[in-house]
Amino acid sequence: MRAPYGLSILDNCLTCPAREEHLFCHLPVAALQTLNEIKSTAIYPKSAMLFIEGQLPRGVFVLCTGRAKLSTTSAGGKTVITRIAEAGDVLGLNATISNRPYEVTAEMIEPGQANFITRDALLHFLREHGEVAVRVAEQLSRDYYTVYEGVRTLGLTNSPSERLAKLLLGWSNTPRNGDPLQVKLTLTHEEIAEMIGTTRETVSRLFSEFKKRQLVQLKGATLMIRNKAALEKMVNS
Amino acid sequence: MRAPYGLSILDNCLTCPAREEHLFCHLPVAALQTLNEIKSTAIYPKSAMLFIEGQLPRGVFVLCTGRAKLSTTSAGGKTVITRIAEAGDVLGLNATISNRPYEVTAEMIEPGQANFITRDALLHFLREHGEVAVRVAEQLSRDYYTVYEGVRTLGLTNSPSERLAKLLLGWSNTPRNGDPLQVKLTLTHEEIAEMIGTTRETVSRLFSEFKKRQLVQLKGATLMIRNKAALEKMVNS
DNA sequence: CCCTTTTCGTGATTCTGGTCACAGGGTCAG
DNA sequence: CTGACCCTGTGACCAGAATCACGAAAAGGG
Repeated sequence: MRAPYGLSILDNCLTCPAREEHLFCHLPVAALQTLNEIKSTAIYPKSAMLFIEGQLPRGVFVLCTGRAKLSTTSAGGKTVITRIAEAGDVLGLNATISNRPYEVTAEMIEPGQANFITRDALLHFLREHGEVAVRVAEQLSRDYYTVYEGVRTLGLTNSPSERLAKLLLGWSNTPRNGDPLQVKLTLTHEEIAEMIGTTRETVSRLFSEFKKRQLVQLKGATLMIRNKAALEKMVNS
Repeated sequence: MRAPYGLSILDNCLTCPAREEHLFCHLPVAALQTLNEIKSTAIYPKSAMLFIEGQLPRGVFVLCTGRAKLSTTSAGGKTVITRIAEAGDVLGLNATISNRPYEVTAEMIEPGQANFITRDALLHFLREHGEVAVRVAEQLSRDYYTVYEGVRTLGLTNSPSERLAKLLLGWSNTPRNGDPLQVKLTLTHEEIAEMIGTTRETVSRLFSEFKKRQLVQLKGATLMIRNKAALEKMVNS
């Protein structure tokens, strides 16, 4: 039975950018049908929390539209953003599979829509459709890799400038915008700081410095990369 | 057919410390038998490399005895140790499942024995025994969590002292030694530095400082935690 | 057991980036 | 339009860690 409102998972997969790795795309029709029955769709405003670090895992969210930031906070109040999730991403899978509390907080940074699948329904679904378990393993593997990259960024670079350069280059490679040398800046300096493990002030200063050194150029909220080679050189120094 | 030398996976699981989460333990007999047929066992000396960052994934290693350090290195030569693997741990699973190059280097830090399973054999095995795929997902989830903890350590703490305290407390919680307040130091200061993202000299100085402040006491290679409360206070400050 | 190699301890020096402080600019609601 | 609020830019200051540089201590190998 098709959900009466919004995009179904099926629809979403048909319309979403061709990312074959998506957890629930390209499945047998029978599995997709079951999925449509066990999922529920909701729309979330900006700043909505899908789940919060430490909560018992209720289930997984599949982002249809909008973006969410995944972050974790220390007792001292310091925060790290581990990932910016986009349409198609599966959130909370690790906690749900291992039945441990959500290890991060997922907060919408722009309004969007997400499908929710409860833990029980997901586990039951996986038992019924063994082929999907492999998809889950692959998705976990990708999530692992993302966090692993975070360790490399935080552990192998000694200067914030290096990390900012790395972040910008990473953004310029994502095919979100036509021109690979243009990046739409949708995060605040504060959030960028939380991604690269530094302070807001330092991010501000770094942008100033990068502009002065002609590495980048800022037009409104669009960042243009003027000297990609120089940025790359900063990264693997 | 049982391998003629050393411990088989079956033996190993029967004799290894009761860790139910081990990937290949507590499986149906049929699956275990197949495993014994597809695995090969070898003994590695200290400093032997099981695999190296960037290599195409040949398969997974299951450590039977000994320990290995997993590390990754930047172009600039800086190194981070992401994990110290012990008996029972599965190494290279992520790379093997996702068919991406090994993301870390695995080097034995004490002599030991490991079972190797080629990628092809493993994938075939997983297709035959669907229930093991769930185990793989669980293992990947644990690996994810380990690296995630690394991000928290590197990203949420601002001082090396905090990170060292966290590391020592983590060691004191592993049940490798009888008394939870005694830790056998088996890593060099250099390696400890690579685990907490600082320099060798800083680690030396921190140990001196901790001793002077009566937080710990050193007897040969055994570290005794004198003031656990104070260390814990440093961590979640 | 001696000699080589690795690991450890510690001083002196430099300098980056965190912290505090404040002012200007944008945005949004009423 | 206007205030409240959040985001940005920049200056001044300084603690804390990286770096360099040694010599001492320990481990390992023949």
